[in-house]
Amino acid sequence: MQLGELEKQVLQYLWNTQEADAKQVHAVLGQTRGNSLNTIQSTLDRLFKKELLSRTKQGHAYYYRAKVDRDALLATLISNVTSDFVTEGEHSLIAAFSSASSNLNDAQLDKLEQLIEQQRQLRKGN
Amino acid sequence: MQLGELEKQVLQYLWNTQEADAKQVHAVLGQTRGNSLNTIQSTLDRLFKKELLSRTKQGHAYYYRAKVDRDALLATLISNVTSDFVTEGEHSLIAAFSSASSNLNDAQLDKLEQLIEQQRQLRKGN
DNA sequence: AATAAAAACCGATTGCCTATCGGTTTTTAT
DNA sequence: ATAAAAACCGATAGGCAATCGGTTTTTATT
Repeated sequence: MQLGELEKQVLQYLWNTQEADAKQVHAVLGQTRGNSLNTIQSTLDRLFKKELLSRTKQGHAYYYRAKVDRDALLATLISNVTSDFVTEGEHSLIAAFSSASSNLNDAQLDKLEQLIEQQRQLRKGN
Repeated sequence: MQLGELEKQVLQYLWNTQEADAKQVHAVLGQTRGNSLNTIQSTLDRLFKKELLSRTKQGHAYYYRAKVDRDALLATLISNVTSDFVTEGEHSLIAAFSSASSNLNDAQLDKLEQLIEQQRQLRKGN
């Protein structure tokens, strides 16, 4: 699943805003970018069809919400882009990390270790 | 950077084979897929232009090699696909981890921690 | 109920990129 | 010098995001 520039911006916006209709999104993104309301509408619709947004009709217009949070989307994107290269049982993140780790600074290494620990704690409960 | 199906197959092949010219690649992939040698050639060329392959002329034909290994490519792909969603100071790999960590098993968590430690050791030296 | 305003929906166009090859030029070897 | 091999060029098709104009549907107002 490929995401275009405008689609990404709309997602970002909806992660901050909870809920919005095309008009609102257009007011914020469309103005600065100079696209028409229609462009925003079809982008929202595309994201809806991609199951990244949900929508409900309130009054006259559709109100859109992010259906996946950022981290879930990241996980999906990563999986999409790596799955063809990763063999059964192997996790792409480990592979990627081993090659990219040297680009992380000390603080980031700390952070990562902290996240691992956090994950372990979560599991103890179950 | 978007990778097509054939491009991925060519990369996989070259990770196993070290080096090959268009004819060889065609012999393996082109036959089963039924494309012409020209298709393979332009795919190799596209990968070359994307800096994913290197090539040298040996005898008459170009010989191609993978310029990045699989893990490095995974890291790049992950970075490409996530960077727009990752904020300043945050590394996309960290973000990716926090989104995907629950899909890692215990052994993978161990492995990752081990890689972190290894990285730290490397730095002590400098 | 009639009509105006708003929003959704449809369809077309553009632009970008991969895949695919035919045909031409260049290179190499005999 | 010539034939064979490979590279190179250019064109076409197909997929997808972005972009909007125009039409239909829905909602609200008089």
